[in-house]
Amino acid sequence: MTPSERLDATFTALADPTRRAILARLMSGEVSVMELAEPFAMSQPAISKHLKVLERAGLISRGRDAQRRPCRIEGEALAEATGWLDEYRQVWESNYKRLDMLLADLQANQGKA
Amino acid sequence: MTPSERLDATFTALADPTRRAILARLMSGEVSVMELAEPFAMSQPAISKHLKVLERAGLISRGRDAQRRPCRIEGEALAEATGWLDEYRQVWESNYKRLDMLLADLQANQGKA
DNA sequence: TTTGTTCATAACAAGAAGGTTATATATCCG
DNA sequence: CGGATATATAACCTTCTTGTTATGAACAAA
Repeated sequence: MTPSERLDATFTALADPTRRAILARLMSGEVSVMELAEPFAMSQPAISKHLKVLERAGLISRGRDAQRRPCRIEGEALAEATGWLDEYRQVWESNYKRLDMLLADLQANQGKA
Repeated sequence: MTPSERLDATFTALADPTRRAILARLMSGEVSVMELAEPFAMSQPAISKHLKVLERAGLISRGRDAQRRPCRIEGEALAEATGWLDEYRQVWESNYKRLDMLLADLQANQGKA
């Protein structure tokens, strides 16, 4: 997977409220599929599909415990997406500050030349 | 729009490489639709649709210059998404560190009790 | 071995996404 | 006014997404 494809997969995975809720749930530790499905008004296969999307993005990984396939959060993909966003936010903010200074400057020198 | 819907819209917008490329292009300042469309092997209406998705997510806004509708990046939505991700990353990292310490501890006391 | 549990997979339907071409709208310019 | 340019919108097609139900596979427990 190229870096661009990884970002596609990660942002796609994060773009769904059910999947974000699943991640939220996993913040407190490993959870089985049945336990994950329980709070949602949705069938177990639907949850399995969401898990597949999250797994494909590298946002979760799965273990094995008898019949159970416990899910846990994986930080790598999260860090990658954060990194991408941060880069943009930084440039944007510095542009913003530069514009701000420019405006302040214009205002300070108002009518002076 | 609820906060969840805003995140949906933002992450959905970021999940497409064309739209990310558009954002990249806008980092250097305002650009018209035609100029944005030029590097892509894609029709102008297709670009207009992408812009609509970005605008709906609050990631860009549009001005008016004669017939042109120049686009510019808007930092707010970017900051919101970054905030969400950061929160998760922090918790995950602290969990990770805790686990790390636990493992180190186990190893240090190996066989001692 | 039989039964129950957990999870995955297959097959399907409805709707959304992302592209196309054709056309409408708005603005500039001669 | 009439033509060129920039953009938006409409109608359409194809593919992906997201849900469903039914069923299969792996393992536990009796």
